[in-house]
Amino acid sequence: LAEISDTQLVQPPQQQRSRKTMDQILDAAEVLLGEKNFDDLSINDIVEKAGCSVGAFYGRFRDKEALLHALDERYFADFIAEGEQVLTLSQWDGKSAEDIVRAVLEFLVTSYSRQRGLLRTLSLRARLRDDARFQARERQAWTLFQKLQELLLERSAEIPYSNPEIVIKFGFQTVFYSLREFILWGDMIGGISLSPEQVVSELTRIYLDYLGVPNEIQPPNRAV
Amino acid sequence: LAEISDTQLVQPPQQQRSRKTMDQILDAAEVLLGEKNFDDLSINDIVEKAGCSVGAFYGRFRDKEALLHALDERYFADFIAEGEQVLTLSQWDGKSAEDIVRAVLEFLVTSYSRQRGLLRTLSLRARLRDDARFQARERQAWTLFQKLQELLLERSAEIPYSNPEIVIKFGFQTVFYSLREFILWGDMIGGISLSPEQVVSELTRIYLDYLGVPNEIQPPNRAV
DNA sequence: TGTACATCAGTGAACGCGCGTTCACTGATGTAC
DNA sequence: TGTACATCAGTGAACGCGCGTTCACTGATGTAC
Repeated sequence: LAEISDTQLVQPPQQQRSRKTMDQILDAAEVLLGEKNFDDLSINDIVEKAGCSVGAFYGRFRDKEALLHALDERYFADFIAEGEQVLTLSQWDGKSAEDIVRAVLEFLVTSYSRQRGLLRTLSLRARLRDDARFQARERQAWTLFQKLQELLLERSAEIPYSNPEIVIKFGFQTVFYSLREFILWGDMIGGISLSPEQVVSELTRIYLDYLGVPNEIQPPNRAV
Repeated sequence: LAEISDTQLVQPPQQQRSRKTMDQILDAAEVLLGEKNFDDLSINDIVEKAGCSVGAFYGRFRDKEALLHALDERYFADFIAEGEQVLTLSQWDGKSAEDIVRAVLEFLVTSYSRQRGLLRTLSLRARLRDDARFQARERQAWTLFQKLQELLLERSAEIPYSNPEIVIKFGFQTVFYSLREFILWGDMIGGISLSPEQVVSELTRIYLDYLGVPNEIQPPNRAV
């Protein structure tokens, strides 16, 4: 399990029971964020669900904001670890660009769907406050993209443009942006609704078509 | 100039001077939203900039939220009007899908750039509160898309898929989502930075490639 | 094995701050005769 | 043209509510001798 950096905490847990309390607070908040915005969650809501007192909360976390940072760290550590596994360079030898892109998008959809509530809050937070740390963490996720870029560049013979790097980047960004919108906010903003698998398929095709890489992915016949 | 629906107001302005006060409040808030979030704006900030008192504010608007709704209405009325002009069906006779798509995306980029602050706030709002009206207004913008869809369907001979409607929809949504991210939040979330013109060009190409419509748009040689 | 002491952990009532909102009052505008 | 009255518009100090945070206190755990 991921460790939380000390700067967020009043004091790192010294005993098992306080470790347990802290985890219960983190878990409770994570669940509640599936239902409510962070701002609409009171400390009381959280500690009630966690089964401890307000004082216990402040025994662990400097303030309410620190809780969110802790959740952020916990999620991103897992995210990066899983992502690096998916993108381990060697395992993709001999595979096509299509395979790689699809795997990355599948990973993103899975990870974002699983922690939808938390990620909604975090992405709102990065936009609301100018807390550099949230933005930094969001940028950190882009380092993952570096590996994807490497893999695609190795296959740039398939890409009929003089500057493959720029289309690889812009294409990924476009696809990533809309993937995030589809998964995190797709239900609120109207428009077409496709299943997660269809979204992955279509975004893969969008990316490959844009890169100029031939593929045989067929669009769905109807929406869900 | 757009009228604000009465439901937001304590009373519609009866005299010129109150009309003026109201406009000054709206204008002041619009400017301030370019610098701050709505939540970080106090009524005092707004009335100070508008040059009136707190009481004058509440003489016009039911509450703080009503101000945002009024701004929303004012913006969207203009947006829809301009958008319908761009998409007037007749004027596109004989023009290619590429011309149409590019014009629509240019319009979106221009409109969103001009009111970046307000639109940031509105899109956050639609996600934060579950105020159905913001979401409804956001959906309303999709009606514009209906016209684009018509125009593209007329040209579906160019689209080599059995179900052109679904790719037209999904493609537009993807392109629109990422356009909005690029314009409203592009500076915060890292990644590549292209000029607005380049974004329009690339997104046009992404859309056309995805639709399977041949085009000769060339990617940029370098980012800005 | 027992005792004394330090530190950790947890409790929950009370505090306090910020900001949206109210309200008693003054002044401006319009209208009827 | 003047007067009386109703309504509109605007003022800004004071209020009040919600919720994050504090703090005085109790209990648990660990350690030294």
